Order: sequence, then structure tokens, then C-alpha cells
Amino acid sequence: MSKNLKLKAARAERDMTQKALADAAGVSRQTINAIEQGEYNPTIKLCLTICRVLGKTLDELFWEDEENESL
Amino acid sequence: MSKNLKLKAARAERDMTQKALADAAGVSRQTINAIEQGEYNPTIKLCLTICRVLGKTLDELFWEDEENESL
DNA sequence: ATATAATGTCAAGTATATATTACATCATGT
DNA sequence: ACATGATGTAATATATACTTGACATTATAT
Repeated sequence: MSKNLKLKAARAERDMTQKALADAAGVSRQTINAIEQGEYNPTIKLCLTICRVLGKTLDELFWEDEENESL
Repeated sequence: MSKNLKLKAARAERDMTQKALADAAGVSRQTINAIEQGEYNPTIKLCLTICRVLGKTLDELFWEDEENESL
């Protein structure tokens, strides 16, 4: 899996730390970190929650144009 | 969780059965059925795959405006 | 009426998303 | 140099996404 730099950028845009986003989304800081690092394949619900916290759409944060996924 | 009728409609629009979509997405028919029935909270990767198969965006198939999720 | 396809659902198993705790590193400020 | 906040990562545990197989029900067609 590839890193999610769009998420990292959107978080920076709001000047939120991983912990702040994690708290706002109701997950652990490690979960946010793992998503940004591309180690986890998050659930759609968590993606939706993150989108609402950061004021972005699913397509803005999670659409992948070129990338290669397996499942 | 609430049913995903947008997915069901998009599938119907393409005249695909749950099995056909499942095969195209590389998952089991039960998984597609569970997502449509709102029993599963699918991963973003699977959502992306389904979107590509059906020619829709994440926002079109998986954005939830009104609904209430817990996590 | 009777096949057949499509859907809904259940049970048991496997894979993995997420939690918790902990520690190391990097950055920033004092 | 030292403290503190932010980030990256690892280990173990738990919840749940997803699989496989099977069966019942609801179309759809002959």
C-alpha cells in the first residue's frame, strides 16, 4: 500500500497533529499514523469520519488514480 | 449500519448481479450482499475497486449525508 | 407448475483493522 | 544541553471484514 499524503496534507492544512485528528475521529493515534504510512486499509466509516473532521470529501482524500491495490 | 441503496442502484444501472460484481471486484458474493445490506463496513480499497468496476466515484457510492455511524 | 437465476442469510473459519502499551527518533524551544 | 511535543514503529490482544459452504426465498422464464 502507498502512503496517503493527501491525508497528511489535509491535516497539516488544518494544523492538526495525528493525535488531535485521532481524538476527533475517535481512533488511536497509531491508527491515523498507520493510514498515513499506508500500513492500514481503513474502513469506509473511518474514512468518512476523517473526511468530516478535515472538511474534505472521500474523493479528495481517498481516491487513488494511478495506484496499484490488490484487494 | 444502513443499507447502501446507491450501490444497489449503480449495480442495477449496469445490469450486474451481485455475483458478477463480486467476481469483478475479486470478493465473494456474500461480501457484496453484506455491504448492500449494511452488515459490513467495507475497507476503502474494496470501495475503490467497486467504484472502478461500476464507473462511479467514492462520493457517489459511499458518501453518507444524513446517516448516523458509530465507528 | 416447475426449473433456474438471483438474492438473503447463517455458521464456522481466516485475515486484518484497530487498541493498548511502550520505546525510539526528530523537531522545537528554553 | 535539556525538556517537551510530534511522529514512526513494534508486540500483543481484540473486533470485525471477508471466505467458504450451504440452504431458503424470491424473481423470471419456460
